[in-house]
Amino acid sequence: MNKGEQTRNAILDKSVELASQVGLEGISIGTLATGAGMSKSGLIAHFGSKEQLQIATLRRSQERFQKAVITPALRRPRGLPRIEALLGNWLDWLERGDLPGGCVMLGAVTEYDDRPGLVRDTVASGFIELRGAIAKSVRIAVAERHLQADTDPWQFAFEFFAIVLAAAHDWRLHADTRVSQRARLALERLVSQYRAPR
Amino acid sequence: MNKGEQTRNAILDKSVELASQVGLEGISIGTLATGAGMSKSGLIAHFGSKEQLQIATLRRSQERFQKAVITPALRRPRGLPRIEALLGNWLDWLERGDLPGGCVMLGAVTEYDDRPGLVRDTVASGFIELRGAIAKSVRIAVAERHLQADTDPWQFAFEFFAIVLAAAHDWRLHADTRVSQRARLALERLVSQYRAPR
DNA sequence: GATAAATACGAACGTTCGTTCTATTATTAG
DNA sequence: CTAATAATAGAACGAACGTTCGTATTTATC
Repeated sequence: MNKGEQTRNAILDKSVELASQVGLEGISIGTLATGAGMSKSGLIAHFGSKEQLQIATLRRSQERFQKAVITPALRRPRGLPRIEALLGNWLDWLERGDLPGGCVMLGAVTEYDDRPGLVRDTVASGFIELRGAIAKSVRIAVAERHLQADTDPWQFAFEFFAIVLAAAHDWRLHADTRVSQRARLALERLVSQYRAPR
Repeated sequence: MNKGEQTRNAILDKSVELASQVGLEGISIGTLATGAGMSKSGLIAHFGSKEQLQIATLRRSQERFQKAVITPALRRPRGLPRIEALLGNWLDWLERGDLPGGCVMLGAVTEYDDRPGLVRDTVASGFIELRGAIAKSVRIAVAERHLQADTDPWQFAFEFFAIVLAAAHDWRLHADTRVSQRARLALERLVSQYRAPR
């Protein structure tokens, strides 16, 4: 690996951490440079502009999420076990708190939902992809005859995502330890409604 | 009403609108002053500091929400009708889009969940109060024998809030017109699980 | 080890930020 | 109408912002 690539990676790790705390827009090149132990100009040279740095930060945090939540779930058996693992990984990732300020992408939604541009597009397409992945795992559960044939994958994915959003909200704001339990119970209820009869 | 009170109100209206778009932290006194047609110093004199302005803005947006969503729902019959009205008003408020940049309080959560201080405290207590109001309406629905006696009000409130969060997310990010329908369906099924037998 | 290329630095740019000060104007109360 | 008070303006502050530029230093290639 190039020296440049190495420092670029180190910068992005710091950047994801910082963005988690102060938001994508709240990132300041000066603060980030100090944290990375280098000069402002030396840092920004790796990205060209702040917007490009923001997008790179966004992608990096997406990769982290993928690796921590999605990929391990895909190694579980098709159908309900996979869906339950998805929630479990997600909750673990939430409560583990790798990022001190919460999910970068969720923060970016409220920051950029009304600001057209590259950043918003990256955020939106990321969440569309995510929702698609959930819906797909639902379709698989239907194919495996774990869920009823008339289950609407998008409705299920909507409600699944709702559970995660609420869990994240409560965890971040109230540090409520019952959040995980509540979320699991909610999924159980959601599944029970669509579960295929034996 | 005093002259001072008048302008203070006018400022806060502009401030809520601005905070909706750029976040509570993103508010700049200069921009707000220009929008209100006055000077920076003249504006900030009404609040003392930016933090106080932020808190006042937060309170004002809470009042708006209360008036648009909670209060009208409380005029509906006790029990399920009231709960359904709560969601209906909430969705209407969402899709009506009085605020150009989405809910100020939801934005403040991701901004301040990891920054201790007056602003965070105001946000957190606001959401605790809100959750309590939902749980109370669930307890009433139980008392009215619309829901089963063993219904957990907090679990129900968690799931209810989850639906609204997901609806807000999808509406802001994807402007998906099926959001409202999805949310209503989700509540319908949430209710069906706890509904008391006749 | 020499040389070309990549990488980093430091200084400076023009803006904008929140806040403070004093002076001036507008409002209210007697 | 007058006197006291409240409200606003304007200028200035030090700090931080993202970006640019020329130069120095480190890394990679032969």
